[in-house]
Amino acid sequence: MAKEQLPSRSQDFSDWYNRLVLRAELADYSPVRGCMVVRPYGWALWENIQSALDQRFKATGHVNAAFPVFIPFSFMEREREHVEGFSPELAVVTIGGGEELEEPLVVRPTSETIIGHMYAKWIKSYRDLPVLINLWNSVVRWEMRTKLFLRTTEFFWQEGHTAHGTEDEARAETLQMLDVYADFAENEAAVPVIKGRKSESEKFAGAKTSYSIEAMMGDTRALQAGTSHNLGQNFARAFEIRYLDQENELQYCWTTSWGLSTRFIGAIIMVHGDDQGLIMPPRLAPYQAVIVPIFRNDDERSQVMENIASIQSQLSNLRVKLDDRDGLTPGYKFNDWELRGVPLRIELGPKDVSEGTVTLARRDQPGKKGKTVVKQEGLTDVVGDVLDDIHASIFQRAQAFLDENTHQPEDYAGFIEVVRSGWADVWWCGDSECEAEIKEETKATTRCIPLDQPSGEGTCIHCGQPASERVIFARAY
RNA sequence: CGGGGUGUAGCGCAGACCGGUAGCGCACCGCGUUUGGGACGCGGGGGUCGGCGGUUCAAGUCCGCCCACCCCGACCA
Repeated sequence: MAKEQLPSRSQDFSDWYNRLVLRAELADYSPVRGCMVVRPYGWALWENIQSALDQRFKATGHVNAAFPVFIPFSFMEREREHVEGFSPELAVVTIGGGEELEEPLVVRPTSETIIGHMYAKWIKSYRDLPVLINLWNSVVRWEMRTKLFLRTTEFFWQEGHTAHGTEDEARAETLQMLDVYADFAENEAAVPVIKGRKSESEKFAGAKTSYSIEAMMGDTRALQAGTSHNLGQNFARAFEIRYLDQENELQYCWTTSWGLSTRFIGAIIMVHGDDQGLIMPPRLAPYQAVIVPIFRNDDERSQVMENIASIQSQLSNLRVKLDDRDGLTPGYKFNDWELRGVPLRIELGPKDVSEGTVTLARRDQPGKKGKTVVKQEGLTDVVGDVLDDIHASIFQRAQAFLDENTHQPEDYAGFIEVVRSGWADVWWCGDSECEAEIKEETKATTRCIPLDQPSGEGTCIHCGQPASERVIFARAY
């Protein structure tokens, strides 16, 4: 059986990514341009992401609901910036049941408008507030250039939509959900992120202020991994979302929205993956451990399989896969599961049966380096500890990579050099034209203005004007 | 939409310049031997050569048009 090598990450990162997604059976291309099929292994990962996020949403008082895919075209036009931002990428339905529609229907690119319409209907009094609804759905944006998980015509996500009685409460909600995303990214996906505010030109179409968590991929490019928007009263005014306060005065609501998509799967792949394939973060991995049986004959087979049954019952609190496929050598299975990124492999052969051991192999330490032989007794605790350790170790590795590749250049010449292969953390004036010039000259854009700011002031890295904030510039996906 | 590339078995490719029985590796099916880091032998099955049209006795191959996908740019979670 020949080795089918992936292209190496350093040699061709993009090719490595595309082939890995296909080979690991996370997703496949669909017959429609720019659309993807999420295969069971990819969807299992998404389900674990959903569950980790959903628990956090519920814990912060949100409830789930479902809104329709179709939105009256005119709704999109109610908020000026929103329509300007989204009109180039709308899919529009003009025929239904063979008849030309009186009003075209937009396939939702996001649900702020229809949410606005419904909230206006539901909210009458301060007693109705806050409204804290989340949607798990898919949306369609007609992208010019697509890439599996990172940017597809249709993608799956959640969108939270909340309405509040005060500006402070809406701001607090926006920041709270940003924290939820950061907590999820770091503690579930082992992906270190920078929390920050978006620049004027990078903010969501229709938002007052947008925030994001930004992650560094293995090629040092940045990926916006989740966003939270303070919509101010923009949508409340456009859709007349109003309530009577305690003084019987009519007030506009303050609304927010926040989303995290299947794009995050792309982040997991590009942050943790190596030349052998995926490395799934243990808390989200579809399979946290895979058991590979080893035997030479039927006799050994039955002994090994019997032993495995007791191992499985010891590990019943974990997501464990038994690879009992016939006709494949253990070596083949080792490589196969490494490609698919299963964090921990448990090998069990005749030697282990007679000695009451199993052989553990950590995915974050490829090859024989990551192997240890441990007693079957007490395996539950050992496996739990190893999985925690893998989480910590891949997080630290990613954090170190982020730190090593984030630089503080002193002048623009240094800046140009830095953003070729990393992030620049610099003083910036905040001016959109200055930002556009930097993008034109270096392909780097503002990723975010970190919430965590040093004290003091400086001068803009590009135009030299006074600057009060430091900003992350990077080439982005 | 501009620039580049690719379409031949499920996947990866050769064949094309020079027209003449459609091939190779992997995967798949059967039998046997194997199995602690991508096993081996033998025997099989599988193709409107992206589509349409043209040239020719004859087209995967030459000519024209079209389509799809990928990569690089402009737009974006």
